[in-house]
Amino acid sequence: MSTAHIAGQNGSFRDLCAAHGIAVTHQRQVLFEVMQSIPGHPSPEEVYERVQARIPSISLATVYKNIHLFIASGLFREVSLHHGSLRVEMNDHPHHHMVCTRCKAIYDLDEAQLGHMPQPHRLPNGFIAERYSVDVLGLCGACQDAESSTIE
Amino acid sequence: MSTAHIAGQNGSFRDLCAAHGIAVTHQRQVLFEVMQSIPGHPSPEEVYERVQARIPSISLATVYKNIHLFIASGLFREVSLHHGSLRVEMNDHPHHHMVCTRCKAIYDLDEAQLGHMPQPHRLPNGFIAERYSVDVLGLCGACQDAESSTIE
DNA sequence: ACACTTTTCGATAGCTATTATCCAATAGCC
DNA sequence: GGCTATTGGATAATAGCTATCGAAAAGTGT
Repeated sequence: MSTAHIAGQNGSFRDLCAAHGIAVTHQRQVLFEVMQSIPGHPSPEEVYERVQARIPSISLATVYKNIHLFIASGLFREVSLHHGSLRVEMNDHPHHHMVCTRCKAIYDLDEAQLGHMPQPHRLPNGFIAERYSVDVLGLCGACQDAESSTIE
Repeated sequence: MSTAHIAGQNGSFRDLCAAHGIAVTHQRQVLFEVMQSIPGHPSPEEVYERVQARIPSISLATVYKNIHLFIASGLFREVSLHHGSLRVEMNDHPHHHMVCTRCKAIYDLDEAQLGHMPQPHRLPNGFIAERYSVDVLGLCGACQDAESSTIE
């Protein structure tokens, strides 16, 4: 029996992989389905546990590798960039940040340079806002040069 | 000789500590001055190296402890919250986040619920924006209850 | 379906950032 | 200056993540 005619859910994941140029594997399919099924923003560890229910032999490294692959191929995105270590704000005046997605450098961006932020006082679930933090994600000057010198 | 009359720079740090209810120590004063003197958002490791130039015997643990103390007491802020691990965005439609500063939970916030974001196309240093990410930092419902049951 | 090449997987050792622990040293307060 | 609580230093331990490498499975041409 060939696997080609097993369509449905399966088909869409195959298509998604084809569109993003990555190979279809059983662990990727399960990982993808599990991640989509969890509400909110689970940690890799949490995802790992749930995937294990369906593929007991899966390795944590595989989970990490494929989450990163999904991000790199554009299937998913990172919620907020990791700077690798704790970063502290010592600048008192209100400002936001430009974060380079390539080198992870953080540049301050004056509130005035961004424009006025909406600051609703009523938020869902009675969440109380203390502070609004805007990250402009993109490429810094240096990394633009580095990217353009690469074959694209 | 008492230390009370050594005013100037010193005096302001003593006042700051008094205002935030923390004890003044030599290492804290140096740490504070060093952190203020470094442009950008240095890593704890980088701060540690610079502080060592003035207090060779200082420990990395002390640097961490006091950076956290400075944050907890409101002297400094975190640039962006650490969620402890990689978090992934599987939700396709444009939205932002509400992040609880206490329990670090992340809730999705629809773009429409926030209001219209300014999206300048010209940014300092030729930075190219790919995406705007707004984090509303504050307290979630559950943590508000927990806070109010604590003696404040 | 079959052989071949490439990519991925699983296991594990290792690494980086951070924290806990515990005793000596120091700050704050009479 | 002496007393008590807090802090600092050294170090071991932990969490989260990644590199490595041989085995296995996917993709590809026939």
